Amino acid sequence: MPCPTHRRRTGRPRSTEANRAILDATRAALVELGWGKLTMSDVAARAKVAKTTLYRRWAGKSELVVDAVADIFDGHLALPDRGSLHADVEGVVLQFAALLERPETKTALMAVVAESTRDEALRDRIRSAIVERQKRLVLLGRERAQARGELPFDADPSVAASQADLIFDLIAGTVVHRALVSAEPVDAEWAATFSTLVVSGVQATLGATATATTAATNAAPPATNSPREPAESPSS
Amino acid sequence: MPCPTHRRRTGRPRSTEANRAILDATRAALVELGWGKLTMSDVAARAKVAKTTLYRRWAGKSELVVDAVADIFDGHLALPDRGSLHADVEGVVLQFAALLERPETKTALMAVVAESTRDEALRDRIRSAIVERQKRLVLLGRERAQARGELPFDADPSVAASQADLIFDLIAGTVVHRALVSAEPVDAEWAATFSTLVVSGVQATLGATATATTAATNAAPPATNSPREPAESPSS
DNA sequence: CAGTTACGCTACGACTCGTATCGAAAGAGT
DNA sequence: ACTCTTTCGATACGAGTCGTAGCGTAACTG
Repeated sequence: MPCPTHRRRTGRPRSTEANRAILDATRAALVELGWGKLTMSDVAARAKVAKTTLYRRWAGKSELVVDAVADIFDGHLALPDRGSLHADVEGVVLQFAALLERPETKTALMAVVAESTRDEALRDRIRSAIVERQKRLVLLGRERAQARGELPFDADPSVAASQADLIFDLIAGTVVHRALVSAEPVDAEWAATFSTLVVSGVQATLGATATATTAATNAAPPATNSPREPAESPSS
Repeated sequence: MPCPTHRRRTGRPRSTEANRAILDATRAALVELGWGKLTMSDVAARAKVAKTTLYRRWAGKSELVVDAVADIFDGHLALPDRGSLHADVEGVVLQFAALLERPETKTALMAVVAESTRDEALRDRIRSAIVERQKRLVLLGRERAQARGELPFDADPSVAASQADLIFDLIAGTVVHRALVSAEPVDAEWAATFSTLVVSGVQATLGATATATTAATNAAPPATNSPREPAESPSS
């Protein structure tokens, strides 16, 4: 064993340039052809690589597309501090909606999820490459809201995790359904109404989960509000 | 023109028996093969009809599958009066989750939606065969909640329609995302928490639609909650 | 230098697609 | 009865895709 690390250190390294060309070609092909008519041969031709190279790096169309869209998510989702939980939610909703307007993501996202219902490895890849990565937005938004006093601090970390999961499913699921199933626009007005719903709903569930109804949080206009009163519940 | 109606009345009629056999075969094939490996030839063989017969009635795999799953939705979604808005939401959430546990719907629903992003005719078919049909549950639940006093009566019918759309996207989208993307169980506990969120959120948005961004709703423990108080607020 | 791995290219069998063709079958209208 | 119209089953077809195998070459390591 010449090397203690498990990374391969010998032989010709994989061309990172080809990697980028393939993912770019995949996104371009998604725009032009959509998921259904996208083929591995087509991507290989666009990226100017051999078809065998594709299969050496990705098991199939699904895995390739997951990686291709994951890049877009990383680059186009952020959570700047807009001063209030309501504004933060509104911002990320509009960002996510803009992402779903893109032809690449629109046609690819649902398709890979559909495939993942019968392919556990693919499901894990989606989770690690997209879902878990973007869940950071929820965690960050929660922390900020707690610092502002809009949400109580976490009594139980496991409860906090499940709440974050709920919020993520709530926002991502509703926006996706509105944009792709109902096929109606996610405009500023809808985002505002929905954000109000989210904030009120989340505050309500926070009080209900800790057996005691310690909610009673005040509405926070986007300005200086005094954080304080983290609502330490006596718990069990 | 021998007949005033536009229905064709001459010639051999299409076998309704074959129609049923085809849809049954489609559902069976979805269970065994999933969306990806399902082929028209396979369905034809299972239904014991010629492949040409399939293409005479459906344009392709997507249209066929939409009709096949639409039947399941009609037969397994109902809204019995459980006495409160919270309980009604909880019930439909669990019903919908059970539907998404079925292999047929799980693998087909996302796939056809993905295809519909590039096929407007298919999107309309999904809307009329599934979405619009199940939206009745939301409208019915709203009416009952209004009769109980849990929700205010509609001032503007157009606002009522958009609220119903929001609630539909909210519930269907979140449950789908939880079940298929996050791949976590929609159990009774999750349904209860989510229903609390929905009820509180909806009540909050009802007061807020009139330009004012007021919230200040009280936490509602999941049981007998006193209706009334649609949150009439003194604006800004 | 030798060793190892990635690459481009080609070819391959298996499969699916959607359509065309044809004769036979099943109802409607007279 | 008869004809007209439409559907049905069966088969065959060219086109396209799939994923893999083979082989010689290129690139990097020690």
